[in-house]
Amino acid sequence: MLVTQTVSQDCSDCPIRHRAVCARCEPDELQTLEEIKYYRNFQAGQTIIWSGDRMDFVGSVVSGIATLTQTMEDGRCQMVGLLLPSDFVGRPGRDGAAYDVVATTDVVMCCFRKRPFEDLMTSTPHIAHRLLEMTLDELDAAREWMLVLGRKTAREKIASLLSIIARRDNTLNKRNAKTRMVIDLPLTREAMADYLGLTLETVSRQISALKKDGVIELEGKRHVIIPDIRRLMDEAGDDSDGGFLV
Amino acid sequence: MLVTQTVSQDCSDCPIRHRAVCARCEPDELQTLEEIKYYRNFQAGQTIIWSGDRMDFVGSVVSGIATLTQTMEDGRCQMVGLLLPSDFVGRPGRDGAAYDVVATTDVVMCCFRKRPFEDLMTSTPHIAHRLLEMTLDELDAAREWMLVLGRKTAREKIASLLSIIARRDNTLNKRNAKTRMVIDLPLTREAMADYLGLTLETVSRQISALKKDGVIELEGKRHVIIPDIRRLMDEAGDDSDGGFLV
DNA sequence: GAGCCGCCTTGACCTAAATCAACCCGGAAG
DNA sequence: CTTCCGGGTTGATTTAGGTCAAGGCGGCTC
Repeated sequence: MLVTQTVSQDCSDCPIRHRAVCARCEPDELQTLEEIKYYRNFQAGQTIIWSGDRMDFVGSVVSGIATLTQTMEDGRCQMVGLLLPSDFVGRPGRDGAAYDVVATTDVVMCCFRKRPFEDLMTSTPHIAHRLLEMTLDELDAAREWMLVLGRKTAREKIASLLSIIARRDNTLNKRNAKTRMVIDLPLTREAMADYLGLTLETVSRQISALKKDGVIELEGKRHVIIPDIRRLMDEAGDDSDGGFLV
Repeated sequence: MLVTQTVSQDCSDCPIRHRAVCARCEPDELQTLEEIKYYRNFQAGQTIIWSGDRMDFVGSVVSGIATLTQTMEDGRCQMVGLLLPSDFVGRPGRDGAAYDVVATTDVVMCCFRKRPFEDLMTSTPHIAHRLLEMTLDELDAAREWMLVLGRKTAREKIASLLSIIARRDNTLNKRNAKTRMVIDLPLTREAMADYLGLTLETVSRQISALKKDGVIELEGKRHVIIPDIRRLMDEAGDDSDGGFLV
């Protein structure tokens, strides 16, 4: 694919303007950011950052999906982060990357060289504040994920993953489905397995099982219809106490 | 136990002064903190915060050890955080607690009412900055933990936990052992199981196995001698690439 | 259209860890 | 001193999920 995507250069009509690190910035602060930012495109499958490499930029996912993974010498692999549009990549104050970042779909990133960004962080508290907020959210997500990894059955794991994705792109697209929902899985079976600490065979089997039991419907491999989100969340084993569906 | 511990009221000689949220504070900022702080004692086994409860304070663990846990309706339980001295408890900007916080040993906490603390955070960037730094560290730890939960064998999990504890109280006490180390397990077998997503029987068996194989020695149930830290880290399956032992 | 390749599914079998159950040990209470 | 109890160990058995292996399906290239 040789198409170089053209992306808006103007922060004010950026699709992630109100969710990314820059969300809280005032017009003048945005102006400063605008001066040091640059866009980079990555193709599906391409590695954006190699674990251990020196990182000299940080940035936000503008469009597309990327994963954060950790791999052991013998090849065992665990996904530790799923990066959707507006998510932040990189750690100010650290030089080396701790994880591989891989583009799952084509990805556009809004990047800042690390040093100038760090300087900005100390001078404009709005950025630091938003980054703290986002990091706390990610920590919460990581902890929910730990419960999934440590204590849930394979079936519950799959149901949890589907709910998480459904919830995420519900908020992202500001839809507000009450029961029926449709999602496009952005992940291969293998990537789901790496997310959930399973093998791809088990993922496949459990998806089939959920389909057989009418919890989900499939159209092709990736297109999932959720007739009743409550039912799915029930299968996920989460405290469905009332349930904020946001 | 009816002894009310007397704790230093003076920040300047606080044992966690240089590691907690206040680490970066200037004397005048410390002064402000000093005015709103108060200490609370908790006994071993006592629940400090109940998940779902309204939280009106945040604070730092001064001494002792506490755990962050998540429990499913059917009783399955996953630890999602291990709080050592200097670790921060609570989430500024959120009202309800997301996890149970339980004192594993007797615990002393340095508390701040949430509202004044939040105000302070916006006015003194040093606190916000340090909190960001600490949150990023916790996120890294959570991600390392996710690899443990998702992809490691029971034996590797135990070895990982022991290395983590060894490393942690190495840095905490500024020791710098090269190979031989001694640690006191702050956790019961059950708590270790909840940490690692195992059953307590499996924990017990794997500890016995590591002992039989000479990777560790036991003195009583909780006192562990690690003759060779390298060997242990090897068993943990971590990239022992050179290995920063700090 | 034939063949190939990446992704996915399904089946047969195996194994690591869970479950169930008995018992041990050391300290506190009576 | 005896009893009790919480925490820990160890053994026998079961099972969820992993491993190995054989296809299936849809899109691409030649």
